[in-house]
Amino acid sequence: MKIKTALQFGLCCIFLSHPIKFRIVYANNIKNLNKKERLRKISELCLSNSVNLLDGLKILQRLNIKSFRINSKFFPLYTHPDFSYKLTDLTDYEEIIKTLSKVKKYAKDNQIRLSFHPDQFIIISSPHQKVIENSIAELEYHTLLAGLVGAEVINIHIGGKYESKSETIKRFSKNFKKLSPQTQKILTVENDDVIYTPADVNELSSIIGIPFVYDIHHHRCNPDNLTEEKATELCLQSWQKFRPHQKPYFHISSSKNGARAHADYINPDDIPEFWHQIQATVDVEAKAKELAVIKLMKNFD
DNA sequence: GCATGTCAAGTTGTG
DNA sequence: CACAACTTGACATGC
Repeated sequence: MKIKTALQFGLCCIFLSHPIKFRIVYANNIKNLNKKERLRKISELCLSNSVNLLDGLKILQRLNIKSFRINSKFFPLYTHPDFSYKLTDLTDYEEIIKTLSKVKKYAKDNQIRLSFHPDQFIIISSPHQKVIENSIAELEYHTLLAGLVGAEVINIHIGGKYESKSETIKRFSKNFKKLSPQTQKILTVENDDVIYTPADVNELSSIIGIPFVYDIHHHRCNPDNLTEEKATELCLQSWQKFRPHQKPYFHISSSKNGARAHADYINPDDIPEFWHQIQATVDVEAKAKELAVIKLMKNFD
């Protein structure tokens, strides 16, 4: 007996059983190359990643997986302090742009949503100036890439606790204003598994006017006085208020041995029943990647 | 082929 | 104090 669902499910970052690979390079491995060789190497990787993204979307379309989270290292070392570059520096610049415009068109035509979830180093609420600067640069890089592929969302966490949650939320709000208007328009914020609960994130979300992405596994690790129904409702309201033209995002994962770590697959019982009437995208965070999404979707119509 | 060490970056909790 | 965890291990090297 299959449950009828309005949800759509998404894959995060990588494929496990299909020949789609996103490649990276380390600073150490290009530091002995001259500038021209270095840019050729990086260009090759950026083009390879672009082609793989396009091919990956075609596989997702076949599998009826309607959302994909793009790896933050898509343009490797783009904001590295020693080896940063501009896209126009790259040997294959035109081919990269052309391929990414195909990605954008393919995703739009087939209604596949694209998003980002920048690395743990991206913390605009940090008390350290350098961390804030790096984070802003990294977010602006994501915004550039988001524009090229037509991604809808760049989703981050609030940050560490530092002196107090309320001081950190204030600093986040202050530094948010330093982001470009384009970045402000695409940024979302998610509850985490150790510090900031849905109630905290909803507070920040209301202050600065960006949507709240609800991760129900994090809520279970790091509960507050909100029920899952109430947290869901606040998430939906935030999207309705601040991005009414977009569907909300949820995250799902199942815990491994009852711990914080992610399991290979999703236990379908971890998806609350009341989610199934909601038009939203659920990004699946599971080690078995697209196999986990496929298996999960078999439970639903 | 396989085992191993390393990778730009922050912050927290656990053992 | 070292290490794992976080949206994702990937890569080069040495045998």
